[in-house]
Amino acid sequence: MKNKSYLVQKTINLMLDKVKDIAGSNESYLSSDLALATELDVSRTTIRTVIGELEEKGIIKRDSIGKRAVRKPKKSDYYDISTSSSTKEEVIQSYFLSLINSGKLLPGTRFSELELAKQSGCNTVTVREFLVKFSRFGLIEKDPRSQWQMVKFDDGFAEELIEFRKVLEMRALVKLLDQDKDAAVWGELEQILADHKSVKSNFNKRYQEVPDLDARLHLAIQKGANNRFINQFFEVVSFVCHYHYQWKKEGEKERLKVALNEHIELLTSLLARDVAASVRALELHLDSAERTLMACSTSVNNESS
Amino acid sequence: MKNKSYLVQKTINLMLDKVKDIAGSNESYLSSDLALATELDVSRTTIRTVIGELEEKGIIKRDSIGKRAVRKPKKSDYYDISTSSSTKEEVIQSYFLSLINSGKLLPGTRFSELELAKQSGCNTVTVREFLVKFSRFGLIEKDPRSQWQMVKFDDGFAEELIEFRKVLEMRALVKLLDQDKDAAVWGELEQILADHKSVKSNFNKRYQEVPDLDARLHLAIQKGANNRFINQFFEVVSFVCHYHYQWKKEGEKERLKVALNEHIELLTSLLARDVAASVRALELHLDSAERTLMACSTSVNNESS
DNA sequence: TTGCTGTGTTTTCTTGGCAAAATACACAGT
DNA sequence: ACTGTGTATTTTGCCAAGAAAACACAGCAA
Repeated sequence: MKNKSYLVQKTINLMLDKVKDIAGSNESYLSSDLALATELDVSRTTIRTVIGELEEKGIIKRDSIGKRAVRKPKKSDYYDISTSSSTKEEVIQSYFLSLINSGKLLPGTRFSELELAKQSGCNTVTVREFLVKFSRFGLIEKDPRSQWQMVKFDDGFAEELIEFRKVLEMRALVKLLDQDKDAAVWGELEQILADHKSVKSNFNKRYQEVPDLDARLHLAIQKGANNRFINQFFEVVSFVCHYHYQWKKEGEKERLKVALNEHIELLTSLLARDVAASVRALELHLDSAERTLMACSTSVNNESS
Repeated sequence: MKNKSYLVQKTINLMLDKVKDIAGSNESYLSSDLALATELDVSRTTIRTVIGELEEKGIIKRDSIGKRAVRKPKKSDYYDISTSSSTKEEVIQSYFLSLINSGKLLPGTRFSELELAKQSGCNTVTVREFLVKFSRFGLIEKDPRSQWQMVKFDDGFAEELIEFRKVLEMRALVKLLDQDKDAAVWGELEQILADHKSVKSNFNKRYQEVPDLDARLHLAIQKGANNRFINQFFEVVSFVCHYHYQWKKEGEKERLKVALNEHIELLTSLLARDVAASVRALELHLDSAERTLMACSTSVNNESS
């Protein structure tokens, strides 16, 4: 039995679900190839190989009328794709991100495509392609004919990054405050505020949740801008900040406490529709974010020298 | 005689220049391999193959002391690299940009990697890699297993793009105005203003130069921000605007006239250090840029439907 | 006509491999 | 110890080719 590709396996599973629904009923014919293709978001070619497979297994039969579901699929007919490799791009992506998150790639570190390829089980072309894509975050860079490296900090980095973020987020904030009273955001913000309070009431046990809250809050604000470009670059900025925060664990709890309170202040002002207070609160919050980032950067630079 | 690679040819030429300077003088030894490598920005391996070449040609001789320049290089020793292919990435890049600039790739157009590869003489892998890199401009996009396509306009596109640009450029403007009176920018801006006036005085013949002036002006402002992130995204935005301006040729001359005058207004306010007036002028200018962009977008969308 | 299927063609995706270049190592001379 | 050179190893840049999937077209049936 030949190995099926990931795409085919996944599609077979989806198709089996459909077969299960109709098999035995009085309307036991599947819809047309094209309809299935559109629905499952693959080409008709793929649908046909899938149908071919299921036909071999005796689950489906093509006749003059169409594709009839012969029997209900068994558990064993399904493919286990949880362990399966999925796309190569996903493989290398999750591998690379795990390296980043485990702190194996500090600023200034150099690494080779070949090494990543070997360790992740991908080809160098795949790896390269992924790295090029990833480089839009500005965390890695590469000169021709030489290796990649994690970008180094320098004095201006934190300052400039936060300035950039501030400019965009302020704009988003203003536009957010301009929205209708019954827009969906407000409900969301209230929920976020509630969650903040809940975490605060049990801070010592739940302070690890603050980064998540942070992400949710900033995402909500940013969506308020209703601008695809702002959103896009916001994504980049968030990622970069998160990457840099991960060193410098000491004092983290204290920092998170400060952030939590700043968030609550900001959320309260927002929900009160107080423009001036919101702007002030956001400014304060971003300023302390800058200090944190600065602290991280100096700590890493000292370490590596 | 084997073909030398582009890099080696280029490096040989640079090395010949160095040899020319020292040959015949009383200090006719070249510096160490490593020093040369660092200076010419290639690896020592490349330096050594270059030295090897020049040794064969009798220009350089290695002895126990080092690498001695034996004779001055002749014209014929140099390689002609102007026609040479350079890197494949440059090849595909210039080919692709030429397609864009000649208007063969309108929004919504789909195109295949294979086709580009054939026509540019590159491999599909190289093409793919370039396109991935290029996609950071947001002008092209691609779903897995399907072709690339130029992104389509929609209603919000122009509006959101200009809003984004405005936010960033306003920030840059403010920081620019905050700079020292004797900073280099001011001289540059004066030069730009002078060039504007010169073009204006002979507008009918020279109106084609306005886009260049536009680029120079906005670049100068943007550099004023002194922020790598702002600069980076500014680059993206400029490129995108430029791309979209190229359709809709009718009325162009009139639009350029308006732009020219807006530029002069802005430059004058800037040089007078009048913050309020500068902001107002920039706002006006960007608003008319938005109108232009809108006009372009609707014109293209109608065409393609 | 219109929609569906069978079939053939094109394109993307992935791999392995080779030449060129970068990098690491070892040793010699000062 | 340090710098520079010769040598070996690793890595990048590029390609050609095959498998998988998307796409295009012709014929058929209602």
